[in-house]
Amino acid sequence: MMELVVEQGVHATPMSQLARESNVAIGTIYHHFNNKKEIIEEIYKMIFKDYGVVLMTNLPEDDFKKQFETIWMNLYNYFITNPLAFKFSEWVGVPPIIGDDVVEQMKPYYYNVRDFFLRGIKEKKLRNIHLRLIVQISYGNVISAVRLKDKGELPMTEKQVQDAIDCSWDAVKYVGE
Amino acid sequence: MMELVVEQGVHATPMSQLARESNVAIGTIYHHFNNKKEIIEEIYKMIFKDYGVVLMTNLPEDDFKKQFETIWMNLYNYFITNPLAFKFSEWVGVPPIIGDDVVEQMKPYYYNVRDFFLRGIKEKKLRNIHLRLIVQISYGNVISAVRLKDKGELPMTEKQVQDAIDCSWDAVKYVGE
Amino acid sequence: MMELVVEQGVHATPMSQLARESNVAIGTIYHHFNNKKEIIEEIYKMIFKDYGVVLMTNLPEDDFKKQFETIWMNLYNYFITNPLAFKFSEWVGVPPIIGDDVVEQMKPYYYNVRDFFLRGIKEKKLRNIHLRLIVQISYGNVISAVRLKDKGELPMTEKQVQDAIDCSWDAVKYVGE
Amino acid sequence: MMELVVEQGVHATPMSQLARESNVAIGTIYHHFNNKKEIIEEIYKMIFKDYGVVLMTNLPEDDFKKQFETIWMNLYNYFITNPLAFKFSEWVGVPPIIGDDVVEQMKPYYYNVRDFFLRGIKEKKLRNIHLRLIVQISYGNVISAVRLKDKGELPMTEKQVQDAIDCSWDAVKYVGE
DNA sequence: CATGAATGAGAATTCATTCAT
DNA sequence: TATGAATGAATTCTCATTCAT
Repeated sequence: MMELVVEQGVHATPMSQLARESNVAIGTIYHHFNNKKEIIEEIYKMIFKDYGVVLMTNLPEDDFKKQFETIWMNLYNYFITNPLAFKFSEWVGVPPIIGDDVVEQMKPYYYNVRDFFLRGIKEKKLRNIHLRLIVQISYGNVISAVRLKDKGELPMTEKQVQDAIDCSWDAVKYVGE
Repeated sequence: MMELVVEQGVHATPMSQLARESNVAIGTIYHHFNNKKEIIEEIYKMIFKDYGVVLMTNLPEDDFKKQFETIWMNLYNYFITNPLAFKFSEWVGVPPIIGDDVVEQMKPYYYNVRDFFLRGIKEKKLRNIHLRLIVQISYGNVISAVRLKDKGELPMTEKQVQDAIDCSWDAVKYVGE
Repeated sequence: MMELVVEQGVHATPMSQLARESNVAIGTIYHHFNNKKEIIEEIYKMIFKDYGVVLMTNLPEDDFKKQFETIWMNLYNYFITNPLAFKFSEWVGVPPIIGDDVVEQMKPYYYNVRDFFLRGIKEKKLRNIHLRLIVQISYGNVISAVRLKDKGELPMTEKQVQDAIDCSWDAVKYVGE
Repeated sequence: MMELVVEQGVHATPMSQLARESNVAIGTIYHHFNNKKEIIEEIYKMIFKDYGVVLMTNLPEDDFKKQFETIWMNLYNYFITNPLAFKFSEWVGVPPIIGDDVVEQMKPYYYNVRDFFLRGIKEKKLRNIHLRLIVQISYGNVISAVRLKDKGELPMTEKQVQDAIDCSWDAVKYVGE
């Protein structure tokens, strides 16, 4: 049921359409969720729970840079292959729809990502700057690439993707004190 | 009249409130604009026309890196001191509200920014990657910093801002073939 | 539901009143129809589907003139006893509210009336003039009578009705080449 | 000024357009008329004052039937050459926009038409039926013809117009007791 | 006399949510 | 548990009219 909802996307679509597209009656939806906000939060949870797993998939051993690049590509590919998840995460950020409590709930799912960055900083693989900043910049760089592809502004050839990764890495890699 | 509109912001606010907040009657607004989309597009134009000028203000002579940093700070400061403009530009991107024609109209205002990046690439100050990509990454990095500040996630001290700039510069600076 | 709508009439009444008078919420109306035009067209269809049946009711055998008079009276009585249908059909004609497609859809319902006139012409009971003209004149004559009655300009006594019928018949009856 | 207004037509056009089309400022219109109803009534007066004159133009001497036909054609031609006046008179009838007092004021302008019909009845050129009825039927017949032409349903060739006139005449001509 | 920006009540329509079946 | 008709507050937009210049 929820799968359907996500597949179809909630974007800014009215509940009525959402119901029609999911082939469930409106009433049925309100059996499972109390209101629209709850649905959105549930999708939010679904998607963001994924992140923690998705991002850390297929990490190569040892080489920190390669690990960074793999994480980068994992996120990039996730968004490219799940454009609805991308749209949704773009959507959801703009007006603060998601309650702070929900955001808080999700934090544990990022612990491994956070730890990756923390380790990078500690081991002098990454710049010694505020964790939140380095994460945001990295995330933002992936988003930049995805947007260019998504809006059709760039084809994002293999080389262009590699260029974007290179930029990202040089942005955050350790450069000495 | 339009100044008021921008000051107050359009957020996702209903026309009625927008009118009340601007101290003009709804009818008055529709005397000047044909529909909501047109208002939004007009604000879009106002803000984005600024960019070309704002970004290139107080550029230091000669040193490309310093110029880049100045542009970076110009945009950062513009958004920090005009949070409504920031909110608005975040808003406006998400569902494609702005007609392609309007976007096209605005391009000339960025020519000087574009030329700055083009020159940087040609003069081997910047990486030799696709213009659109390098611009988007740079822009995205500023936005990342502004967001952290805007959402109160980071205080963005002078050092943190400088860190962000450093990341940005290292992301795009020339690194040899 | 639709019955209510017709009973109450659409005059030029706002949807809101229409809803209130029908004792349904506005939303409910829009649950069944997409917009005002659609409501009007639906009423149009209801009324005009009646015509084909109403007009040909109780036709006497054989005597063409008597048949003509019966049809005339059928329409006259229909409008007199359904003043809302009359008002509605007066309304609806003036600016072309009804889509051509809907008008086209309704044509089959008039086939028997059309055929009656065609037969009359062929059998030299009616003037040999353009079908559309002879129909319009006959229809117009009924409308003239109904209007006089409706606006209270004439009581339309039995004699006056008969006078009107006589005029109509003489207007269209066969008069030799 | 008023000429312009009529030329452009009032149909159901908003005052704002009416002003724009007349190349007069809205304010100016409200200098001359107190409200929209007054404008419409003024146009109504203009057009209907014409009638009395227009209808009785170029009446042939003596032959009553020829006079009837001339009046018929005068009205028909007036509407065909002044489609806006036709539209207007169709419009104006439907919801009772025009105040009864105004209608009353106009009556004197029809006296000559009324007298023509009265004379016809008295002189046994016309059926001895209620004046209002015979006038309405005659008027209605002209309108029927104009409508067919106006809506493009018939080309209204010379023959078709003559057919319509013949119908009209036979509808009202004296037929003995 | 002429102007047109300003007004705001009211119209059409949307959509999250409820509730009887 | 599932349904979807019903709801009505909220939203966008229209248009007759006013009034300061």
